[in-house]
Amino acid sequence: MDVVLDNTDLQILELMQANARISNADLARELNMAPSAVLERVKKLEQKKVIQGYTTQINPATIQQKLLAFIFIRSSEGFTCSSNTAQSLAAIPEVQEVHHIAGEDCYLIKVRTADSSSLMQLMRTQLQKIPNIASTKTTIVLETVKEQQQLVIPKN
Amino acid sequence: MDVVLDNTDLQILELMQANARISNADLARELNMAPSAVLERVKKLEQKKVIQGYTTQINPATIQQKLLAFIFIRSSEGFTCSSNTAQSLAAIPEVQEVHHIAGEDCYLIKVRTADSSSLMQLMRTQLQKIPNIASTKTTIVLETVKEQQQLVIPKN
DNA sequence: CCCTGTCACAGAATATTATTCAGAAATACC
DNA sequence: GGTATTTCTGAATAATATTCTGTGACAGGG
Repeated sequence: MDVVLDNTDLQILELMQANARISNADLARELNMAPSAVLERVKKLEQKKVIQGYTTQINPATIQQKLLAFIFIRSSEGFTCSSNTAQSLAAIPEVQEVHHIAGEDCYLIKVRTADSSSLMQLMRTQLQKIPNIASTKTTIVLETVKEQQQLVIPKN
Repeated sequence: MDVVLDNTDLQILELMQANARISNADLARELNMAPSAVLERVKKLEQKKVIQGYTTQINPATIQQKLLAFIFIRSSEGFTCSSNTAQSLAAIPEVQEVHHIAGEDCYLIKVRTADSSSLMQLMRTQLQKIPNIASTKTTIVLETVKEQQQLVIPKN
């Protein structure tokens, strides 16, 4: 069940990670291959779930999402973290990431809202409703220096 | 200098965020517009930097990146955080995100490596080399429940 | 050694798309 | 009202995606 990727696959991933909208023809030119062969590989990478999707990176500020925060979540006294909790957190649109973490806290979540007041509102109206959780440390981001979903593609 | 987006722009962003490789023709069909008009809008969204890029989401595990960690960085005693520090952090490929945060710590970084030993190695060989910093709390992610660069598109 | 299945690829043919452009609406702005 | 600017449509063309057929490489039996 282990996926094996050769050098060509990795090159494809590298190029498509940098620009998901690269044409199949350009991809083929870069790799010195026929477009049909490249397309076949891309389709397989999608089937094998190596490629999980293609997204457009939007400047958050331009759509009125100027606040970014990380919040540590723990279960309230006497309760343990259930996967239900994780699902409830994940269901909130403003919650972009939910990570189950090691240590005393249960989850670290990444939240994006318009401003601090809407974050407060979200915490009151959405987070507090989830059973048996207590948010702990909330970290407000002042400025994001780097943010990319770009993985390091290993060289073969 | 403020970017204004109408309903059509927001629809385009929503569709392209969900699938960056949607064809311009499909986009036009969804919006009941001519392909040329849609293309014009997309080009403008790129120019205005509302759209920052298109990326392919790769399953990290399939390219041997099984460990995810968040590390809080602070400046060592008697030093303040400089933007040089941020740049040094951002220059490390395994460091996916660098956020300047409020509070006593300076930065929160997100790091992805193959395993815990390569994280340790990275901390020793890369992080320690950066002048005047001290890493504080390191949070290891056991399991990622949700992770999407999907912003909440406001409805008009 | 040959047979056979599998795989990745090239090349060609066709369907579909991207891109460009001219001109018509729509809009905003004196 | 007049004028500029923006946004759109529709058509033409260039480029691309997609499909299909066939070939060569390779592996494992028998």
